[in-house]
Amino acid sequence: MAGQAANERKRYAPDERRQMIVDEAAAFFSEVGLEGTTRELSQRLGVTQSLLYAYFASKADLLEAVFERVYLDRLSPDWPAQIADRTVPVRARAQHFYREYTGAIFTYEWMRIFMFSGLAGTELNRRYLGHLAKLILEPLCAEMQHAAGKKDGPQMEDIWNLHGGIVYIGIRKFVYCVPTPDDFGPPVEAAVNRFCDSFGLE
Amino acid sequence: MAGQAANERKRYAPDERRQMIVDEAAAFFSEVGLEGTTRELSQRLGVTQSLLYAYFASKADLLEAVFERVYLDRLSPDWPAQIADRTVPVRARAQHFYREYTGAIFTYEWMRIFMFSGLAGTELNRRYLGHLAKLILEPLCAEMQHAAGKKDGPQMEDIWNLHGGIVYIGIRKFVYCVPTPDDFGPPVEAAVNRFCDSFGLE
DNA sequence: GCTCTTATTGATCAAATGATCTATTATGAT
DNA sequence: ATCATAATAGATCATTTGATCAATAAGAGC
Repeated sequence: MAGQAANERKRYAPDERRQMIVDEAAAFFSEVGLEGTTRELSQRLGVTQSLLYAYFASKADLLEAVFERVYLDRLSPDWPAQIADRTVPVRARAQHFYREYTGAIFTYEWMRIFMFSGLAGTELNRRYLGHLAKLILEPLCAEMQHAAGKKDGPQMEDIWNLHGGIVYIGIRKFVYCVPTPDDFGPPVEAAVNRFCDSFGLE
Repeated sequence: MAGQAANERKRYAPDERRQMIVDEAAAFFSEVGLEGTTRELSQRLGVTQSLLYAYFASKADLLEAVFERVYLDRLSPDWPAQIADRTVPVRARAQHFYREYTGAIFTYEWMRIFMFSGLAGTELNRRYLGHLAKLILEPLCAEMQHAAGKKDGPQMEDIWNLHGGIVYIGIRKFVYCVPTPDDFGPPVEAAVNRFCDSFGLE
């Protein structure tokens, strides 16, 4: 699938080749970790190792391209508006968001690269989580507080607990590689429902 | 603290030295990852790299010792009995367990080494999670179902959701290194309470 | 204080790895 | 067909890293 037959040399346009490299690199590094070697990656591409350096100045450069490809546009620009749409009950809004969000990030590549780079101390993770909080989770928290009215609504730490319980499904599957439900929909929906129930949200 | 002054050669009893190495190795590998070098570790110990091989046949051997030291006896033998003790309400039992459990595993070393070895595909993680499920989480699930009586009690996937939401606090702090509450007690307690509330558990 | 055991060092090897540079050759334009 | 461009390969360098082994000296026992 990845390899090239023997010594056949195929010549691609730079843009195309670059994308081939980044794609395979994302798959490769998500599998073996950020310390995977450029040599092994080049083998999987059916290409010499030196070719990688025709496209990227350094391995760090290549990794940056991988991060960009994996994270970029994972946060849909529609979500903030949907979270804020009070014509729909908060519970349904939360359900909708987490259905889409888990659909977007519950992939082998995303989950593992996010974890690898988190452990490596990359600033990208903190920045991503900051964005997520600012754009989505904090507004969601505010909406739930508004919907709770007189009753006590959730605080941000409660929202993080909801979030963590859901994300943990992906961690179990793609990081720990233990069995999980085939369909993530039901457990995610149940988690959101329990959360809303416990705060008396409609 | 770790280093030794210049060329001073101190001679320790094998057991003592071995423990020094494993201790520092746990701190070291939890920081930089399982691919940290034996040379850097030896520097932190104020010792030659070759000395490590007087105590461990290989780096893999040393890592195994680290895993053992980090995981071993983390699961208290008392927990199963406490989970099963029906003279106490399940909610209180769950509270008690998660207070102790988070107290045991919410450390820099445990959290990160568990994540590193999970990503590395070590069998240890799956075995640990298997033990945890069999000894504690499944019994807890059964107890909650019993307490729920006619009402629908939680299924294992619900328990995993509770568990994940709690563990995620530690992941945020020690893996992603983002701000978390100083005291883990309140958010953990709140999470357990919400869970019990949503299932109508006393 | 002396001796003997052995914990520890220092030098070294072989393989792996990121990076560089020049020689090839596939491909589009003429 | 032929040529020119540049995408790609192949060889190579300098470090790094796990591992080995003979030489050294710290410390216990007499």
